[in-house]
Amino acid sequence: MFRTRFAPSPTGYMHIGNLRTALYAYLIAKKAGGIFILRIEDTDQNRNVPSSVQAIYHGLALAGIVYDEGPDKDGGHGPYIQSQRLPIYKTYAEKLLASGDAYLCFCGKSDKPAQEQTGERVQGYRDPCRNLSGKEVEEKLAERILPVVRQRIPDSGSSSYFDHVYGTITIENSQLDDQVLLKSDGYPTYNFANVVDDHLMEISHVIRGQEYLSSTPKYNLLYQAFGWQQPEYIHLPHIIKEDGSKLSKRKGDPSFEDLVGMGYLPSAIVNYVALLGWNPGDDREIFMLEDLAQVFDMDRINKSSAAFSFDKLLWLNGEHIRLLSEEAFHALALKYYPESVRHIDLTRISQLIHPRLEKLTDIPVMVSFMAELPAYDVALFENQKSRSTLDSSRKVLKETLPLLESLAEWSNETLFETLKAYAQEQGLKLGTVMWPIRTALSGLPSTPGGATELADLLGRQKTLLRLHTGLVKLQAAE
RNA sequence: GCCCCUAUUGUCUAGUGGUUAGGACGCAGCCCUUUCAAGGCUAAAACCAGGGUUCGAAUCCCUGUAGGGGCACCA
Repeated sequence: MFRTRFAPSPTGYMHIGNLRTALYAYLIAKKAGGIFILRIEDTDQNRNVPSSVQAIYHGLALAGIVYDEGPDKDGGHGPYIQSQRLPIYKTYAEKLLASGDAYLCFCGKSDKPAQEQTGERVQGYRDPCRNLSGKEVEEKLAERILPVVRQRIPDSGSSSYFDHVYGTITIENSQLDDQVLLKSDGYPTYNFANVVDDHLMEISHVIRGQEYLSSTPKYNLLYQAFGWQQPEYIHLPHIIKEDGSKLSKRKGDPSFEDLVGMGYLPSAIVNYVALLGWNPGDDREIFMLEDLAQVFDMDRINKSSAAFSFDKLLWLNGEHIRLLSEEAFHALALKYYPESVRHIDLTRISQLIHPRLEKLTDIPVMVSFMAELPAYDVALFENQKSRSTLDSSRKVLKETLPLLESLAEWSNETLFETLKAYAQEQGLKLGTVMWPIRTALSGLPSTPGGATELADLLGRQKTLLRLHTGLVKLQAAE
């Protein structure tokens, strides 16, 4: 049985890397018909941001990632919040103490090797307390010094493990520190809580960032000390920016929720992020979450870090928008329409912008001309491709105006037929007729929809008025 | 400083000894077209460097270079 978990610490918001880790963990479980678990790692009392647990719930919900077990979904392996599991860690720490795989350390924080002072890093740290006699320990305890529990790393030898992404990793034990397992405040460190919980929650595959690659042997030593079976490992490469630097909230890089606020569809973001470091092995690029759960393969995850490209996300977002049904799109678009445009047929506007929209937040700019004609230059009536000149435009506007004024039925079809007939009769290119009309109606070089679609949408009165305005402008330029 | 990892077009990537090095985004051009999108077609664009191994290396090995990560009573 596959059991994976997403184990964020509630320190802020759901950034892109977090989203992908959660997504991959979810996909690996779901592909195998397994269980996906949410566990909150809040063992650092200084860094906890209470509201960010909500951000995690919200982010997962937004992405469509549903966990099978979690703080509010007991699957018999709870509690799923580490701060509620303190007695458990204590029990297991005592086992290690008893077996000699851990020891009590009474050093104050300032007794540590002077890393800060010298700027030199010390690896393979061996604390003097590891050799304290039973009697010495008793004495320290009697002095009421609060100890920490440290892991006893073997002095020699090396540890290897297999990672699904990076292959076999080998680290010399001498490179590993005698890590603190239990802090003096009674809270476990990540190193310890993670191992204990992963075992107790029967996690089969550990999916996490690549920063744990070289500390994983320490965790494996812990598994061995307990006589537990090690999980399989999937370490993920980092997501970076196109300039090679890392994503950071402080530098203004958006979180998952920020991106949604910027007009990107959650499904598109999920799709994009899935492709950052993984590919299906064929040319498919458009995936919904359900599709990913079918085809995802952890052995196809890449080793090197991937740069986040807004260009590609934008394209993918357009693809996802176009995948939406007319109704679904309209429902989403609704809240982006500015007040000024709400008297117009919004359903019809949605139909026009749907195939041309790249992100939802572009809607206001795209439609605002419908409410109010922007100021534009006569030069806009000149267009080489449609063979439009100031003269031709003036003629077209002047001659089609009465035609449209007397049109019996005002619809896209009748408008189009009328103008097409006019073009044929005059021996003009259709574009030469449509260009000045579209221009006069919008005052823009490009619009969602052509001349007759806009005329239909704006209605007879507004159309004739704008056409008039255009004609006046052209006559003034004569 | 020590250790670990990575390296194919601007970006995401395919590729596991023999390919005209494939696809996608972006970029440029053309077609389609009632403007713009979408769609179709075309173009430019890459194997970090140097040594090996081999009849033959993007692919295997070594060295270098560059980038990233780890070495906390943070996760």
